[in-house]
Amino acid sequence: MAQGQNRSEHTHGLLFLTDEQLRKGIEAMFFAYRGFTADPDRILAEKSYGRAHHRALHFIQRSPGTTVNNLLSTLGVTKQSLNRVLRTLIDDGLVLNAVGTKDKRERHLSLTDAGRELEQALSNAQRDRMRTAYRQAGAEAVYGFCTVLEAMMDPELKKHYDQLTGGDIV
Amino acid sequence: MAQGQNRSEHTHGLLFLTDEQLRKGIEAMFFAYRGFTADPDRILAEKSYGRAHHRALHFIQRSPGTTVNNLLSTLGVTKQSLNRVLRTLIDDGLVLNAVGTKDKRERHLSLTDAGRELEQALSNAQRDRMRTAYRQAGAEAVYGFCTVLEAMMDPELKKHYDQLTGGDIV
DNA sequence: CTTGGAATGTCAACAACACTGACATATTAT
DNA sequence: ATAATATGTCAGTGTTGTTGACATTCCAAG
Repeated sequence: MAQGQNRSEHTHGLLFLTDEQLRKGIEAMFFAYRGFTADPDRILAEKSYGRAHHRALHFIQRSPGTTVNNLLSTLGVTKQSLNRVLRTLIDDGLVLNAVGTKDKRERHLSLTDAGRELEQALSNAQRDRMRTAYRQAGAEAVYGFCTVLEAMMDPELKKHYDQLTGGDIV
Repeated sequence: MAQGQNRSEHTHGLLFLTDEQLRKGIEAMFFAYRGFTADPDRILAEKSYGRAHHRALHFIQRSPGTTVNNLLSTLGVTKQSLNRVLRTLIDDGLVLNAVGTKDKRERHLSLTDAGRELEQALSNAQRDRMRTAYRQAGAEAVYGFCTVLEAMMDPELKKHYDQLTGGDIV
C-alpha cells in the first residue's frame, strides 16, 4: 500500500493529478459503492424490497413529517417512481401518510414502529461497514473522505445534504 | 463547514464515532455517487446507451484483451446481463471480440477506435468532476478519500481493484 | 367567488438492467 | 471417451427508472 509515499504533490498550490490517479479514484468509487450497498441489499432481498425502499425509509427516518415533494427532490426521481415504492411501504404498514394540518394538500410522511425497526436493521448493517472502514482508515482519512465526497456533489444535491447533515458534523 | 474543529476524536487509539457521523458518511456516499455518474450519464443518454455500457467500456479500456469471464467477475453481474450490453457494443463497432490464440474457447475483448473515442469522452467527463473535487479538497483529503473507499470494499472486489490500480498509486 | 396553479395520487406504457433457469456449442483437460 | 470450461443464447421475471395523461384537493389571487 506504500503508506504516504506517493501522495499527490503540489505545484504552485495546485494539485498535480495524473490520469492514473483520477482513474483510480473512479474505480474506488465504483467498487466501494458496491460494498456500501451490499449489506442492506441482503436484508432487503429477504423481504422482497429493493434499494429504492431503503432510500425512502432512510430519508423519512431522517426527516420525520417530510412532505412527498421534499422527498422527491431529495431522491431525485419522478413522483410516479416514488409513489410505487411509497405505496407498498404504506400498505405494508411501515410508513404513515398523514394529511397536512396547515395545508391539506400535503402529505406528511413518517415511520411506524415496524418501519423504524426495518430502517434500523438496514441502517445498522450499513453503519457497521462504515464504522469498520472509518476505524481502519483513521480520523484524518475520514475527514478527507467526506471533504472529497462533498466536493463531488451537484450543487443542487449539496443543498439537500447540507440541510440534512447540518453541514458541520464531520 | 467548521473546518477542522469537529474532527473525530481518538479514544485509546480507537475512533469515537457517533451515529450522526456515520449517517453523514452514508448520505455523502449517496449524494456524491449521483454526481459521480451524472456527467457520463448525459453523454450516454444521447447515444441511447446506459451505465452498464459505460462500465464495460471502462474496464475493457483498462485491461485490453481481457476475457469475458474476467470482465464478468470484475463487474459482478451475470453473463446474460453482460452479454446483452456486449452484444450491442460489438454490433455497433465499439468493441472487438477476438477468439483466443492459446485457448480458443476464450474471447478477448478490446476497444476499436470508435470505442476508444466514446470511452475517452465518458472518461473525460467523469475525470473533470473528479479533478475539480480533488483540487477543491486538497491532497491530504484525496489520500483519505481513497483510503476509506478501499476499506469499504468487499475483499473479493478489493482484489480486482488492486489488480487494476496496481494498489500503490494514490 | 371564481379561476389558476400547486401538491398529490394514479393509470398505462415503456426501457434499462439486473436476475434465474435451461440449453447449445466449441474447446480443452483428464 | 468423458468431464469440465468458456461462451453464447432463449425465455421469463422483477425492480426501478422514465413519459404522458388525467383527477382531486386545496390555497391564493383576481
